[in-house]
Amino acid sequence: MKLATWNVNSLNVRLPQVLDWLQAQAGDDPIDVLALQETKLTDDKFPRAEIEASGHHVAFFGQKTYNGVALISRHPLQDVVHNIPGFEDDMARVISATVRGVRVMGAYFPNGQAPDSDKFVYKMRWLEALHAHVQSSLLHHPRLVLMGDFNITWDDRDVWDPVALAGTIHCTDVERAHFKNLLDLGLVDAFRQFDQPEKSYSWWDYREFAFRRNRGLRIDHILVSHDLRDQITACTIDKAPRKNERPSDHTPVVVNIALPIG
DNA sequence: ATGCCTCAGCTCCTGAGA
Repeated sequence: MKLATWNVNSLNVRLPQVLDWLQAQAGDDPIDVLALQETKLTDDKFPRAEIEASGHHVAFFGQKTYNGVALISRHPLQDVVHNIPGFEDDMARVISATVRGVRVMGAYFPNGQAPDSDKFVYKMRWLEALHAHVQSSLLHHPRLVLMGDFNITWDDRDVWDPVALAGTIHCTDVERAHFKNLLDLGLVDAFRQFDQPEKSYSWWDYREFAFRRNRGLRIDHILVSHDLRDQITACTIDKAPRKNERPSDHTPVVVNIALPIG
């Protein structure tokens, strides 16, 4: 089973790149489920027909201008849930579904803007609610994958300049403590289960030639539950789409899990 | 200096992203 996450920063702009990328991954090891973030589309404007025409199932949950999430799958998406049950939220940030017995959660974590901002307070509340939701989901779904744009770096290896950016948004101790709380539920960061190139990032600012200079952050993650961790066979960041014309500022992260999917 | 890109929308500027 091959899963991927990609913050597309507007599906309206990036739909051709998403379809091209899925097509390029096809062959003998295609993507089974792709989680998208920042679709920035209300549900009535979601390109369902184009995605279904590519041979995929799709579930989506969006809003105007900001946020918006979707799951694109080669297999049926069962028991779709929007956002975090019981957590009042007017932003479309989470979409979950069961695919071939695996609970797949795609999430767009709040950015937080700055550690002293109201948006950071919301980010902390949201992270607490997510933790409780993942904890209860694991009771029913021991095979679970949580992936998306976390807007948190795990440690200094995920930061192009950890000295200059120490304590700034995405790099604060309190954000990383929330990340650790998720791992303490028995999840593992699939990317760090393997040796990886130094300075591996998933996001680069559009400005100042950040991608060309590899000044980035690793903020897009795939967490895999204990019951599946021994079956993870690979986890990679695919930098190719960041080189496209009009790229998203994020690039896909991909995990392979050795599961018979029929 | 709070910008440098990019995107959406109450579109010729602003807010937000990270």
